[in-house]
Amino acid sequence: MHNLARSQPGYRDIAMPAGSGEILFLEGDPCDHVYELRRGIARGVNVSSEGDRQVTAFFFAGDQIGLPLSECYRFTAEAVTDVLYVRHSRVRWHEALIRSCREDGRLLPSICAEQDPIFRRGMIIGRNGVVVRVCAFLTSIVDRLPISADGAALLPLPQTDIAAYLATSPESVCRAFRQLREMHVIAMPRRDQIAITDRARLEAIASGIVTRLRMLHERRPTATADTAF
Amino acid sequence: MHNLARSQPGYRDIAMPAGSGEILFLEGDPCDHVYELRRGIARGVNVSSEGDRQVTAFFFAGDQIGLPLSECYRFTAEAVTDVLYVRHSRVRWHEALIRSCREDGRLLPSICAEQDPIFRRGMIIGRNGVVVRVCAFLTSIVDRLPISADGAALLPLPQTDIAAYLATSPESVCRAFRQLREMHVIAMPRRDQIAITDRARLEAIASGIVTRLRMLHERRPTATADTAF
DNA sequence: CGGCCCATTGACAGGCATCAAGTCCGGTGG
DNA sequence: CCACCGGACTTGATGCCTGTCAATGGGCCG
Repeated sequence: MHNLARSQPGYRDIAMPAGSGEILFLEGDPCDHVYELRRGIARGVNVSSEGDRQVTAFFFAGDQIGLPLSECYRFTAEAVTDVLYVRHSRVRWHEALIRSCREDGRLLPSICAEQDPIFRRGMIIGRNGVVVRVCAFLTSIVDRLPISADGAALLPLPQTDIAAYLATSPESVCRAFRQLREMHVIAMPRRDQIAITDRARLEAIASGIVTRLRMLHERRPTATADTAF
Repeated sequence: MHNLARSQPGYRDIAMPAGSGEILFLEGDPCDHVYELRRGIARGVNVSSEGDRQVTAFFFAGDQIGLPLSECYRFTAEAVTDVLYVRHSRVRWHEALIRSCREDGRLLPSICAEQDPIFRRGMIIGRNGVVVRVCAFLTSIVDRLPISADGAALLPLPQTDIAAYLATSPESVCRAFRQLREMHVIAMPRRDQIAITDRARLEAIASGIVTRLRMLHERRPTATADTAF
Protein backbone atom coordinates (compact mmCIF):
# COMPACT_ATOMS: atom_id res chain seq x y z
CA MET A 1 0.00 0.00 0.00
CA HIS A 2 2.49 2.61 1.13
CA ASN A 3 5.34 0.94 -0.68
CA LEU A 4 5.42 3.71 -3.23
CA ALA A 5 5.92 6.25 -0.53
CA ARG A 6 8.71 4.20 0.94
CA SER A 7 10.60 4.05 -2.33
CA GLN A 8 11.33 7.75 -2.03
CA PRO A 9 14.60 8.16 -0.23
CA GLY A 10 14.45 10.24 2.86
CA TYR A 11 10.76 9.73 3.29
CA ARG A 12 9.89 9.29 6.89
CA ASP A 13 8.45 5.88 7.66
CA ILE A 14 4.88 5.71 8.80
CA ALA A 15 4.49 2.90 11.27
CA MET A 16 1.29 0.93 11.09
CA PRO A 17 -0.50 -0.15 14.24
CA ALA A 18 -1.73 -3.63 15.13
CA GLY A 19 -3.77 -4.57 18.14
CA SER A 20 -3.06 -7.36 20.56
CA GLY A 21 -3.55 -10.73 18.91
CA GLU A 22 -3.60 -9.33 15.41
CA ILE A 23 -1.80 -11.32 12.73
CA LEU A 24 1.07 -9.71 10.83
CA PHE A 25 1.65 -12.56 8.41
CA LEU A 26 0.73 -16.21 8.14
CA GLU A 27 2.98 -19.26 8.07
CA GLY A 28 3.18 -20.52 4.51
CA ASP A 29 2.39 -17.23 2.84
CA PRO A 30 4.95 -16.01 0.31
CA CYS A 31 7.59 -13.71 1.80
CA ASP A 32 6.56 -10.53 0.05
CA HIS A 33 7.38 -8.19 2.90
CA VAL A 34 9.82 -7.85 5.74
CA TYR A 35 8.24 -6.54 8.92
CA GLU A 36 10.21 -4.22 11.11
CA LEU A 37 8.86 -4.00 14.62
CA ARG A 38 8.98 -0.45 15.91
CA ARG A 39 7.15 -0.83 19.18
CA GLY A 40 5.60 -3.60 21.23
CA ILE A 41 6.15 -7.35 21.30
CA ALA A 42 5.26 -9.95 18.69
CA ARG A 43 5.38 -13.74 18.70
CA GLY A 44 6.23 -16.34 16.13
CA VAL A 45 3.71 -19.17 16.14
CA ASN A 46 3.77 -22.59 14.55
CA VAL A 47 0.77 -24.87 14.60
CA SER A 48 1.35 -28.59 14.28
CA SER A 49 -0.61 -30.66 11.81
CA GLU A 50 -3.07 -31.78 14.45
CA GLY A 51 -3.42 -28.49 16.23
CA ASP A 52 -0.97 -28.02 19.07
CA ARG A 53 0.42 -24.56 19.06
CA GLN A 54 4.02 -23.61 19.72
CA VAL A 55 5.42 -20.14 20.18
CA THR A 56 8.82 -20.38 18.52
CA ALA A 57 10.07 -16.88 19.26
CA PHE A 58 9.28 -13.51 20.77
CA PHE A 59 10.23 -10.38 18.89
CA PHE A 60 10.78 -6.89 20.22
CA ALA A 61 11.08 -3.34 18.99
CA GLY A 62 13.85 -3.09 16.43
CA ASP A 63 13.60 -6.67 15.21
CA GLN A 64 13.03 -7.47 11.59
CA ILE A 65 10.88 -10.52 11.04
CA GLY A 66 9.62 -12.41 8.04
CA LEU A 67 12.98 -12.47 6.30
CA PRO A 68 12.85 -14.12 2.88
CA LEU A 69 15.25 -16.93 3.72
CA SER A 70 12.90 -19.27 1.95
CA GLU A 71 9.98 -18.70 -0.34
CA CYS A 72 7.37 -18.70 2.39
CA TYR A 73 7.18 -17.53 5.97
CA ARG A 74 8.16 -20.30 8.34
CA PHE A 75 5.95 -19.08 11.15
CA THR A 76 2.92 -16.95 11.79
CA ALA A 77 3.63 -13.57 13.34
CA GLU A 78 1.11 -12.18 15.78
CA ALA A 79 1.10 -9.09 17.93
CA VAL A 80 1.32 -9.91 21.62
CA THR A 81 0.93 -6.38 22.88
CA ASP A 82 -0.25 -3.53 20.74
CA VAL A 83 2.52 -2.95 18.24
CA LEU A 84 3.75 -0.50 15.65
CA TYR A 85 5.47 -1.91 12.62
CA VAL A 86 6.80 -0.94 9.21
CA ARG A 87 6.47 -3.15 6.18
CA HIS A 88 9.40 -3.25 3.77
CA SER A 89 9.01 -4.51 0.27
CA ARG A 90 10.95 -7.68 -0.26
CA VAL A 91 12.90 -6.51 -3.28
CA ARG A 92 13.86 -3.22 -1.61
CA TRP A 93 14.95 -4.99 1.53
CA HIS A 94 16.95 -7.30 -0.66
CA GLU A 95 18.75 -4.46 -2.36
CA ALA A 96 19.60 -2.97 1.00
CA LEU A 97 20.94 -6.33 2.09
CA ILE A 98 23.22 -6.65 -0.90
CA ARG A 99 24.47 -3.11 -0.47
CA SER A 100 25.19 -3.65 3.20
CA CYS A 101 26.73 -6.97 2.35
CA ARG A 102 29.21 -5.41 -0.02
CA GLU A 103 30.06 -2.49 2.21
CA ASP A 104 30.42 -4.20 5.54
CA GLY A 105 31.77 -7.41 4.14
CA ARG A 106 29.31 -9.43 6.16
CA LEU A 107 25.69 -10.34 6.15
CA LEU A 108 23.16 -7.92 7.48
CA PRO A 109 22.97 -8.44 11.21
CA SER A 110 19.22 -8.59 10.90
CA ILE A 111 19.44 -12.09 9.49
CA CYS A 112 21.22 -13.16 12.62
CA ALA A 113 18.70 -11.21 14.66
CA GLU A 114 15.76 -13.23 13.45
CA GLN A 115 17.49 -16.57 13.70
CA ASP A 116 18.99 -16.00 17.11
CA PRO A 117 15.73 -16.09 19.07
CA ILE A 118 14.76 -19.32 17.38
CA PHE A 119 18.16 -20.76 18.16
CA ARG A 120 18.00 -19.62 21.75
CA ARG A 121 14.61 -21.23 22.23
CA GLY A 122 16.12 -24.55 21.25
CA MET A 123 18.80 -24.07 23.88
CA ILE A 124 16.25 -23.14 26.52
CA ILE A 125 13.68 -25.85 26.03
CA GLY A 126 16.47 -28.39 25.61
CA ARG A 127 17.05 -28.17 29.34
CA ASN A 128 14.92 -30.02 31.82
CA GLY A 129 13.18 -28.44 34.74
CA VAL A 130 10.44 -25.88 34.29
CA VAL A 131 11.96 -23.43 36.76
CA VAL A 132 15.28 -23.58 34.97
CA ARG A 133 13.59 -23.00 31.64
CA VAL A 134 11.60 -20.07 32.98
CA CYS A 135 14.72 -18.47 34.40
CA ALA A 136 16.66 -19.06 31.20
CA PHE A 137 13.82 -17.53 29.27
CA LEU A 138 13.61 -14.47 31.49
CA THR A 139 17.37 -14.07 31.36
CA SER A 140 17.34 -14.19 27.58
CA ILE A 141 14.82 -11.40 27.21
CA VAL A 142 15.27 -9.27 30.30
CA ASP A 143 17.48 -6.86 28.41
CA ARG A 144 14.84 -6.11 25.85
CA LEU A 145 11.95 -5.49 28.19
CA PRO A 146 10.49 -2.09 28.93
CA ILE A 147 11.38 -0.59 32.29
CA SER A 148 8.73 0.44 34.75
CA ALA A 149 8.70 3.61 36.81
CA ASP A 150 10.44 1.93 39.74
CA GLY A 151 13.23 0.58 37.58
CA ALA A 152 12.09 -3.03 37.38
CA ALA A 153 11.78 -4.78 34.06
CA LEU A 154 8.22 -5.45 33.00
CA LEU A 155 7.09 -8.52 31.12
CA PRO A 156 3.75 -7.96 29.43
CA LEU A 157 3.43 -11.54 28.17
CA PRO A 158 0.49 -13.79 28.97
CA GLN A 159 1.48 -17.00 30.70
CA THR A 160 -0.21 -19.06 28.04
CA ASP A 161 2.27 -17.72 25.51
CA ILE A 162 5.18 -18.33 27.84
CA ALA A 163 3.99 -21.88 28.34
CA ALA A 164 3.69 -22.42 24.59
CA TYR A 165 7.18 -20.99 24.20
CA LEU A 166 8.73 -23.14 26.91
CA ALA A 167 6.99 -26.32 25.76
CA THR A 168 5.18 -26.77 29.03
CA SER A 169 1.73 -26.18 30.50
CA PRO A 170 0.37 -22.84 31.74
CA GLU A 171 -0.09 -24.37 35.17
CA SER A 172 3.57 -25.28 35.40
CA VAL A 173 4.55 -21.79 34.35
CA CYS A 174 2.32 -20.35 37.01
CA ARG A 175 3.83 -22.62 39.65
CA ALA A 176 7.34 -21.75 38.55
CA PHE A 177 6.50 -18.08 38.84
CA ARG A 178 5.18 -18.68 42.30
CA GLN A 179 8.41 -20.35 43.37
CA LEU A 180 10.46 -17.49 41.98
CA ARG A 181 8.13 -15.04 43.67
CA GLU A 182 8.56 -16.74 47.02
CA MET A 183 12.30 -16.63 46.49
CA HIS A 184 12.01 -12.90 45.83
CA VAL A 185 13.66 -13.37 42.45
CA ILE A 186 10.72 -11.81 40.69
CA ALA A 187 7.72 -9.75 41.71
CA MET A 188 4.37 -9.47 40.06
CA PRO A 189 2.77 -6.16 40.92
CA ARG A 190 0.03 -6.78 38.42
CA ARG A 191 -1.38 -9.77 36.66
CA ASP A 192 0.28 -9.00 33.33
CA GLN A 193 3.50 -7.53 34.64
CA ILE A 194 6.53 -9.33 35.95
CA ALA A 195 9.39 -7.44 37.50
CA ILE A 196 12.82 -9.02 37.86
CA THR A 197 14.02 -8.07 41.29
CA ASP A 198 17.06 -10.30 41.75
CA ARG A 199 18.73 -10.76 38.43
CA ALA A 200 21.84 -12.40 39.82
CA ARG A 201 19.85 -15.25 41.39
CA LEU A 202 17.77 -15.49 38.25
CA GLU A 203 20.83 -16.05 36.10
CA ALA A 204 22.28 -18.43 38.66
CA ILE A 205 19.24 -20.66 38.43
CA ALA A 206 19.11 -20.29 34.67
CA SER A 207 22.71 -21.35 34.26
CA GLY A 208 22.09 -24.41 36.40
CA ILE A 209 24.40 -23.43 39.22
CA VAL A 210 21.67 -24.63 41.53
CA THR A 211 22.25 -28.29 40.90
CA ARG A 212 19.20 -29.66 42.65
CA LEU A 213 15.81 -28.15 42.21
CA ARG A 214 15.17 -29.36 45.73
CA MET A 215 17.30 -26.54 47.04
CA LEU A 216 14.76 -24.08 45.74
CA HIS A 217 12.14 -25.43 48.08
CA GLU A 218 14.44 -25.43 51.09
CA ARG A 219 14.58 -21.68 50.94
CA ARG A 220 15.86 -20.05 54.07
CA PRO A 221 14.29 -16.64 54.63
CA THR A 222 17.31 -15.82 56.77
CA ALA A 223 19.03 -12.82 55.28
CA THR A 224 22.51 -14.24 55.78
CA ALA A 225 21.63 -17.52 54.17
CA ASP A 226 20.03 -15.77 51.25
CA THR A 227 22.96 -13.57 50.45
CA ALA A 228 25.44 -16.39 51.03
CA PHE A 229 25.30 -17.41 47.40
CA MET B 1 30.37 -23.26 -4.99
CA HIS B 2 31.86 -24.39 -8.24
CA ASN B 3 33.05 -20.88 -8.79
CA LEU B 4 34.87 -21.02 -5.54
CA ALA B 5 36.55 -24.25 -6.36
CA ARG B 6 37.66 -22.96 -9.72
CA SER B 7 39.16 -19.81 -8.33
CA GLN B 8 41.22 -21.68 -5.81
CA PRO B 9 43.68 -23.81 -7.74
CA GLY B 10 44.95 -26.74 -5.82
CA TYR B 11 41.91 -27.00 -3.58
CA ARG B 12 39.61 -27.82 -6.44
CA ASP B 13 37.23 -30.52 -5.42
CA ILE B 14 39.77 -32.00 -3.04
CA ALA B 15 37.61 -32.99 -0.13
CA MET B 16 39.32 -33.30 3.22
CA PRO B 17 38.57 -36.26 5.46
CA ALA B 18 37.64 -36.20 9.12
CA GLY B 19 37.24 -39.20 11.35
CA SER B 20 34.32 -39.90 13.62
CA GLY B 21 34.24 -37.47 16.51
CA GLU B 22 36.68 -35.07 14.93
CA ILE B 23 35.96 -31.37 15.33
CA LEU B 24 35.45 -29.24 12.22
CA PHE B 25 35.16 -25.92 14.03
CA LEU B 26 34.55 -24.70 17.54
CA GLU B 27 31.70 -22.63 18.92
CA GLY B 28 32.92 -19.10 19.45
CA ASP B 29 35.71 -19.21 16.89
CA PRO B 30 35.59 -16.53 14.22
CA CYS B 31 33.72 -17.58 11.08
CA ASP B 32 36.70 -17.72 8.75
CA HIS B 33 35.50 -20.64 6.68
CA VAL B 34 32.30 -22.19 5.44
CA TYR B 35 32.32 -25.97 5.55
CA GLU B 36 30.58 -27.88 2.82
CA LEU B 37 29.82 -31.44 3.80
CA ARG B 38 30.46 -33.80 0.92
CA ARG B 39 29.93 -37.13 2.60
CA GLY B 40 28.93 -38.45 6.00
CA ILE B 41 27.00 -36.90 8.87
CA ALA B 42 28.02 -34.10 11.21
CA ARG B 43 26.45 -32.66 14.32
CA GLY B 44 26.14 -29.19 15.76
CA VAL B 45 26.93 -29.15 19.46
CA ASN B 46 26.39 -26.52 22.11
CA VAL B 47 27.72 -26.88 25.62
CA SER B 48 25.98 -24.98 28.38
CA SER B 49 27.92 -22.88 30.82
CA GLU B 50 27.98 -25.64 33.40
CA GLY B 51 28.61 -28.50 31.06
CA ASP B 52 25.47 -30.13 29.74
CA ARG B 53 25.78 -30.88 26.09
CA GLN B 54 23.09 -30.38 23.49
CA VAL B 55 23.14 -31.51 19.89
CA THR B 56 21.36 -28.70 18.09
CA ALA B 57 21.40 -30.11 14.59
CA PHE B 58 22.51 -32.94 12.36
CA PHE B 59 24.01 -32.14 8.98
CA PHE B 60 24.26 -34.34 5.92
CA ALA B 61 26.08 -34.49 2.62
CA GLY B 62 25.45 -31.34 0.63
CA ASP B 63 24.89 -29.08 3.62
CA GLN B 64 26.93 -25.97 4.16
CA ILE B 65 27.64 -25.23 7.79
CA GLY B 66 29.42 -22.51 9.67
CA LEU B 67 27.79 -19.70 7.73
CA PRO B 68 29.04 -16.27 8.81
CA LEU B 69 25.68 -15.00 10.00
CA SER B 70 27.45 -13.54 12.97
CA GLU B 71 31.11 -12.98 13.76
CA CYS B 72 31.60 -16.32 15.46
CA TYR B 73 30.32 -19.85 15.01
CA ARG B 74 27.25 -20.42 17.08
CA PHE B 75 27.91 -24.11 17.58
CA THR B 76 30.69 -26.63 17.47
CA ALA B 77 30.67 -28.90 14.44
CA GLU B 78 31.82 -32.47 14.89
CA ALA B 79 31.91 -35.43 12.57
CA VAL B 80 29.46 -38.14 13.60
CA THR B 81 30.50 -40.66 10.99
CA ASP B 82 33.63 -40.37 8.95
CA VAL B 83 33.09 -37.38 6.70
CA LEU B 84 34.49 -35.64 3.68
CA TYR B 85 34.24 -31.89 3.57
CA VAL B 86 35.44 -28.85 1.64
CA ARG B 87 36.44 -25.62 3.30
CA HIS B 88 35.50 -22.39 1.58
CA SER B 89 37.14 -19.12 2.44
CA ARG B 90 34.71 -16.73 4.04
CA VAL B 91 35.32 -13.82 1.74
CA ARG B 92 35.08 -15.95 -1.36
CA TRP B 93 31.89 -17.55 -0.13
CA HIS B 94 30.61 -14.08 0.55
CA GLU B 95 31.30 -12.93 -2.98
CA ALA B 96 29.49 -15.92 -4.35
CA LEU B 97 26.57 -15.15 -2.07
CA ILE B 98 26.29 -11.58 -3.29
CA ARG B 99 26.55 -12.71 -6.89
CA SER B 100 23.89 -15.35 -6.44
CA CYS B 101 21.82 -12.85 -4.54
CA ARG B 102 21.86 -10.39 -7.40
CA GLU B 103 21.26 -12.95 -10.08
CA ASP B 104 18.54 -15.03 -8.50
CA GLY B 105 16.93 -12.18 -6.64
CA ARG B 106 16.86 -14.17 -3.46
CA LEU B 107 19.17 -15.32 -0.74
CA LEU B 108 21.29 -18.33 -1.27
CA PRO B 109 19.27 -21.37 -0.29
CA SER B 110 22.20 -22.55 1.76
CA ILE B 111 21.41 -19.98 4.42
CA CYS B 112 18.00 -21.50 4.79
CA ALA B 113 19.55 -24.94 4.71
CA GLU B 114 21.63 -24.34 7.81
CA GLN B 115 18.87 -22.63 9.74
CA ASP B 116 16.18 -25.14 8.90
CA PRO B 117 17.55 -28.04 10.95
CA ILE B 118 17.90 -25.78 13.97
CA PHE B 119 14.35 -24.57 13.49
CA ARG B 120 13.04 -28.09 13.07
CA ARG B 121 14.71 -29.22 16.26
CA GLY B 122 12.79 -26.57 18.13
CA MET B 123 9.57 -27.92 16.67
CA ILE B 124 10.47 -31.48 17.56
CA ILE B 125 11.62 -31.08 21.13
CA GLY B 126 8.75 -28.68 21.75
CA ARG B 127 6.43 -31.67 21.77
CA ASN B 128 6.05 -33.89 24.77
CA GLY B 129 6.43 -37.63 24.73
CA VAL B 130 9.72 -39.28 23.92
CA VAL B 131 8.21 -41.65 21.38
CA VAL B 132 6.58 -38.77 19.54
CA ARG B 133 9.84 -36.87 19.50
CA VAL B 134 11.77 -39.86 18.24
CA CYS B 135 9.26 -40.43 15.45
CA ALA B 136 9.26 -36.75 14.52
CA PHE B 137 13.03 -36.83 14.45
CA LEU B 138 13.20 -39.92 12.27
CA THR B 139 10.58 -38.48 9.95
CA SER B 140 12.54 -35.27 9.58
CA ILE B 141 15.74 -36.97 8.50
CA VAL B 142 14.60 -40.18 6.86
CA ASP B 143 14.85 -38.60 3.43
CA ARG B 144 18.50 -37.77 3.86
CA LEU B 145 19.69 -41.12 5.14
CA PRO B 146 21.70 -43.56 3.12
CA ILE B 147 19.84 -46.57 1.80
CA SER B 148 20.94 -50.09 2.62
CA ALA B 149 21.05 -52.97 0.20
CA ASP B 150 17.54 -54.13 1.08
CA GLY B 151 16.04 -50.69 0.52
CA ALA B 152 15.65 -49.67 4.15
CA ALA B 153 16.99 -46.38 5.37
CA LEU B 154 19.98 -46.65 7.66
CA LEU B 155 20.64 -44.37 10.59
CA PRO B 156 24.26 -44.47 11.65
CA LEU B 157 23.79 -42.22 14.67
CA PRO B 158 24.71 -43.21 18.22
CA GLN B 159 21.80 -43.08 20.62
CA THR B 160 23.68 -40.75 22.90
CA ASP B 161 23.66 -38.14 20.15
CA ILE B 162 20.00 -38.72 19.44
CA ALA B 163 19.26 -38.29 23.13
CA ALA B 164 21.25 -35.06 23.26
CA TYR B 165 19.38 -33.87 20.17
CA LEU B 166 15.94 -34.75 21.52
CA ALA B 167 16.63 -33.29 24.95
CA THR B 168 16.13 -36.58 26.71
CA SER B 169 18.20 -39.38 28.20
CA PRO B 170 19.85 -42.21 26.26
CA GLU B 171 17.79 -44.71 28.25
CA SER B 172 14.56 -43.10 27.15
CA VAL B 173 15.71 -43.15 23.54
CA CYS B 174 16.54 -46.80 23.86
CA ARG B 175 13.13 -47.56 25.34
CA ALA B 176 11.40 -45.57 22.60
CA PHE B 177 13.31 -47.55 19.99
CA ARG B 178 12.25 -50.76 21.66
CA GLN B 179 8.60 -49.73 21.51
CA LEU B 180 8.87 -48.84 17.86
CA ARG B 181 10.68 -52.09 17.24
CA GLU B 182 7.93 -54.10 18.89
CA MET B 183 5.42 -52.21 16.78
CA HIS B 184 7.42 -53.16 13.69
CA VAL B 185 7.78 -49.51 12.78
CA ILE B 186 11.53 -49.76 12.76
CA ALA B 187 14.06 -52.57 12.70
CA MET B 188 17.58 -52.61 13.99
CA PRO B 189 19.61 -55.20 12.17
CA ARG B 190 22.77 -53.92 13.78
CA ARG B 191 23.61 -51.84 16.79
CA ASP B 192 24.39 -48.71 14.85
CA GLN B 193 21.83 -49.12 12.11
CA ILE B 194 18.16 -48.36 12.17
CA ALA B 195 15.88 -49.25 9.30
CA ILE B 196 12.49 -47.60 8.91
CA THR B 197 10.14 -50.39 7.94
CA ASP B 198 6.74 -48.71 8.31
CA ARG B 199 7.07 -45.10 7.39
CA ALA B 200 3.34 -44.41 7.36
CA ARG B 201 2.93 -45.45 10.98
CA LEU B 202 6.08 -43.56 11.86
CA GLU B 203 4.67 -40.35 10.47
CA ALA B 204 1.31 -41.01 12.05
CA ILE B 205 2.87 -41.21 15.48
CA ALA B 206 5.12 -38.24 14.74
CA SER B 207 2.20 -36.06 13.72
CA GLY B 208 0.38 -36.95 16.89
CA ILE B 209 -2.49 -38.77 15.25
CA VAL B 210 -2.11 -41.33 17.99
CA THR B 211 -3.56 -39.21 20.75
CA ARG B 212 -2.69 -41.42 23.68
CA LEU B 213 0.66 -43.01 24.05
CA ARG B 214 -1.19 -45.82 25.76
CA MET B 215 -2.59 -46.90 22.42
CA LEU B 216 0.90 -47.78 21.34
CA HIS B 217 1.04 -50.55 23.89
CA GLU B 218 -2.37 -51.88 22.99
CA ARG B 219 -1.15 -52.68 19.54
CA ARG B 220 -3.44 -54.83 17.48
CA PRO B 221 -1.49 -57.08 15.10
CA THR B 222 -4.69 -57.46 13.09
CA ALA B 223 -3.93 -56.56 9.51
CA THR B 224 -7.22 -54.79 8.93
CA ALA B 225 -6.85 -52.58 11.93
CA ASP B 226 -3.28 -51.76 11.03
CA THR B 227 -3.94 -50.74 7.48
CA ALA B 228 -7.11 -48.87 8.40
CA PHE B 229 -5.33 -45.53 8.46
C1' DC C 1 41.79 -62.36 25.07
C1' DG C 2 40.85 -58.35 27.85
C1' DG C 3 39.29 -53.75 28.29
C1' DC C 4 36.39 -50.06 27.11
C1' DC C 5 32.44 -47.83 25.44
C1' DC C 6 27.89 -48.02 24.16
C1' DA C 7 23.44 -50.08 24.37
C1' DT C 8 20.08 -52.41 27.21
C1' DT C 9 17.09 -53.51 31.03
C1' DG C 10 15.06 -53.00 35.68
C1' DA C 11 13.74 -50.43 39.79
C1' DC C 12 12.46 -46.28 41.74
C1' DA C 13 11.17 -41.74 42.76
C1' DG C 14 10.34 -37.17 41.45
C1' DG C 15 8.49 -33.84 38.26
C1' DC C 16 5.01 -32.43 35.55
C1' DA C 17 0.84 -32.87 32.58
C1' DT C 18 -3.83 -33.29 33.27
C1' DC C 19 -8.24 -32.47 35.19
C1' DA C 20 -11.10 -29.76 37.98
C1' DA C 21 -12.54 -26.03 40.70
C1' DG C 22 -12.02 -21.52 42.48
C1' DT C 23 -10.32 -16.56 42.15
C1' DC C 24 -9.10 -12.32 40.15
C1' DC C 25 -9.38 -8.75 36.83
C1' DG C 26 -10.78 -5.97 32.88
C1' DG C 27 -14.35 -4.80 29.92
C1' DT C 28 -19.07 -4.20 28.74
C1' DG C 29 -23.67 -2.75 29.22
C1' DG C 30 -27.35 -1.02 31.90
C1' DC D 1 -21.47 4.19 38.83
C1' DC D 2 -22.34 -0.49 39.42
C1' DA D 3 -23.38 -5.30 38.19
C1' DC D 4 -22.29 -8.74 35.22
C1' DC D 5 -19.47 -11.73 32.37
C1' DG D 6 -15.69 -13.90 30.20
C1' DG D 7 -11.04 -15.02 30.02
C1' DA D 8 -6.83 -15.59 32.26
C1' DC D 9 -4.56 -16.87 36.34
C1' DT D 10 -4.28 -19.73 40.55
C1' DT D 11 -4.35 -23.75 43.36
C1' DG D 12 -5.05 -28.64 44.65
C1' DA D 13 -5.15 -33.66 43.73
C1' DT D 14 -3.69 -37.49 41.01
C1' DG D 15 -1.38 -40.58 37.95
C1' DC D 16 1.86 -41.21 34.31
C1' DC D 17 6.15 -40.28 32.13
C1' DT D 18 10.77 -40.08 32.34
C1' DG D 19 15.23 -38.98 34.56
C1' DT D 20 18.38 -41.28 37.44
C1' DC D 21 21.00 -44.92 39.28
C1' DA D 22 22.75 -49.45 38.95
C1' DA D 23 23.94 -53.67 36.78
C1' DT D 24 24.37 -56.48 32.70
C1' DG D 25 25.31 -57.56 27.95
C1' DG D 26 27.50 -56.99 23.56
C1' DG D 27 30.52 -55.42 20.05
C1' DC D 28 34.86 -53.30 18.60
C1' DC D 29 39.65 -52.53 18.95
C1' DG D 30 44.06 -52.99 20.73
